Amino acid sequence: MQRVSLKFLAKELGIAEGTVSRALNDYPDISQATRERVKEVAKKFNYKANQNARRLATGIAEAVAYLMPPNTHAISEPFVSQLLEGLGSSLAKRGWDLLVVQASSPETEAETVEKLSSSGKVSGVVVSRPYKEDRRIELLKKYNMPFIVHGRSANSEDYAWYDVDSEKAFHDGVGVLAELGHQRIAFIGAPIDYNFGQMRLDGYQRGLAANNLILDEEIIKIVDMSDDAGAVATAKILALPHPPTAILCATDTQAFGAIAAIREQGLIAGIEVSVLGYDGLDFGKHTNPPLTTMAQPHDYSGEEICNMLLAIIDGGNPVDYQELRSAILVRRMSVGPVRPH
Amino acid sequence: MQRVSLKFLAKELGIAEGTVSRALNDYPDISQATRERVKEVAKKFNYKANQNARRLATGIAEAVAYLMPPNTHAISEPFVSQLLEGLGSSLAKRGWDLLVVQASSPETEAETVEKLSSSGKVSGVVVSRPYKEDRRIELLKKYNMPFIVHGRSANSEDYAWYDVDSEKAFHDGVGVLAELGHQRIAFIGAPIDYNFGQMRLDGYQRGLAANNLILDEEIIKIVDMSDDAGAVATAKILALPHPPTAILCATDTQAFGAIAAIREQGLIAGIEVSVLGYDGLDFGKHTNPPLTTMAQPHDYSGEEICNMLLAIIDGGNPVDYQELRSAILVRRMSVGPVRPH
DNA sequence: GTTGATACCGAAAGCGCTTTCGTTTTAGCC
DNA sequence: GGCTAAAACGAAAGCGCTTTCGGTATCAAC
Repeated sequence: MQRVSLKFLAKELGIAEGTVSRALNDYPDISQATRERVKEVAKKFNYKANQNARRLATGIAEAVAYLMPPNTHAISEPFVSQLLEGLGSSLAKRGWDLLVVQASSPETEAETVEKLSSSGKVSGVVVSRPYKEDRRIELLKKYNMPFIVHGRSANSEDYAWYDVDSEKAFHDGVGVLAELGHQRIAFIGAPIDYNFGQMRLDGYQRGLAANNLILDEEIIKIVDMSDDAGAVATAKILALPHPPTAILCATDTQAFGAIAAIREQGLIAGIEVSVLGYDGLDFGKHTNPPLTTMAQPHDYSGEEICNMLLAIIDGGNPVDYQELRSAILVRRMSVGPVRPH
Repeated sequence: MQRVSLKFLAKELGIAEGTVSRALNDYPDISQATRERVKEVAKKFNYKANQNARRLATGIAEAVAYLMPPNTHAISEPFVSQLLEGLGSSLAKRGWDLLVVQASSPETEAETVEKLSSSGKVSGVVVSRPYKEDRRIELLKKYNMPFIVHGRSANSEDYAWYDVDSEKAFHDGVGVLAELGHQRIAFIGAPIDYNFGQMRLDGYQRGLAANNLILDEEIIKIVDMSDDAGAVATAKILALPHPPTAILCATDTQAFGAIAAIREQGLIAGIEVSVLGYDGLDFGKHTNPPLTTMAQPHDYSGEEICNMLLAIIDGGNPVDYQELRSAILVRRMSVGPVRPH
């Protein structure tokens, strides 16, 4: 593949390799004349530096890795796509590469991170959807590899992260529901080994307390983040002798399932029982009824996260790069006032 | 970052660098004894070979690039996520890397491909969603870089590709509708500079002919692949003096919009006017009514595509790797028999 | 015409690995 | 024990680039 090398150009130009390199890289000690001559010939022969050689020589990777969320089929989640797009375009501006890395299994996760850190392949990594105690984060710290977390683990003081305050969102979400008269609000949550799962649950519970509502374990279901899981949980909840009038879901996808399950009971979401989701998926517009949700502002999160990471790679102090955004309520049709009996 | 090197290990073991390298890479001319000794020490010091040096020395990149579809926000399309996941996991098995590359703009697209081909960063690339005439494909051929296309361009005889026969799907789709009595079937298509856009249109037209239906340009709308575009097109079509009884959409996302537009007219998709989508998005379950669609069998397409590419990189003849799959009809509620007047 | 800067460039050392080539050991056999 | 062949390893070159260091050439100033 690799045809024209520095050596080739040097021979072609009748000057030394090093000179060509410096000319191409805009070193100050090269005359304007030769600089132009070199660049011209380089373009003529379509010269592209061999990245591997360059990286080896400079010792900098000019690439960052995106560590896919644990568990399979995670990448098919909408937020991953958006994030990747942002990362990619930000990186491209700098001419850096984006590596997408999958820890094939939880066991090989540590191995994966270690290899990433020690093999010189990347100069930074972004990890998504951390656990409460996240091994990957510990390793990254240990290896002194610049990184930023999309989300937060339980202890997040000493590293960089970008997160949406879902605890607050769920706290407020309960408030929104309570204001509409709902007293008995169920919660369909995500696994709490994910820190966001825990935080959303916490937010829900604090929200209940703040509104003087009673907490009933029976209407709290911690399940997978799939529509089917949401539907199953909802069906169970509705079958209770004293069902809730509203359901708060940790993810929109679960909420899709909830809405479906409600309809299957012959009820209508937003009328008999309200459903409030979280994520802000566009597709929520098309459910029946359209899903009211708390939207993450992740239009440019990819770019932001990337820029934060680059700043850290450039020597910034990680703790200076912690950003907490707020979710915003998107009112559609699945939430309504409680029906008077 | 990089601490323990081959040299370090060699010194530690009291043997030559080359020997360590060969022991680690399971060369046959190393005794069982030293091989084990070396590996043990390597593990002890947590040695990971510097990939850049390795790649430079071997000349093989051990990485493939995924060229994002042109146009922004493309990555947020569902199929990209699935594909990436498959690619990633297949690659991981071989210990290779996955690069995600964005051609920032159409202008820089060529540049991007050239750089990819000449910089030694990757040993193969997969390109998605080709245009009818696709510059990227031409360049890849020119540079002799192994590649596989997810989809096909207009001329696809001489390279590797994996595609779903959407022409046939749309041909058959018309048949499905016709069998239900629909005589006037609209088409909401995707831009025809994408080859798939053209093929779906062709399939639709051939389908009309095969069922002795008349082709009316008025009910053919070529628009963006968004729900909004689908909705707008549908509204226009329904406002026609002689509206169709069924609408065939090039993508599910457009179909989502179509369903919404129909509902806004006070009509019900599947009753007054049928909507048939294409893609097989899971979300289609949750629309109102649930979307009938022709599903692409892309559960394992990522893995398959990856394996095909790897085979080509290993010396296989590209033309031996052309795979055409069939879409399968997923019957939900948005398609029904034509209503008798 | 010498001196001293200054600007430009060549030479060469390395980055950390792989791989060829050749040398030393060991084993095998009469 | 001496020979040959095979086994095991060391030495060194080289992958293509960057970058330091030192050496000319150029120029101004006296």
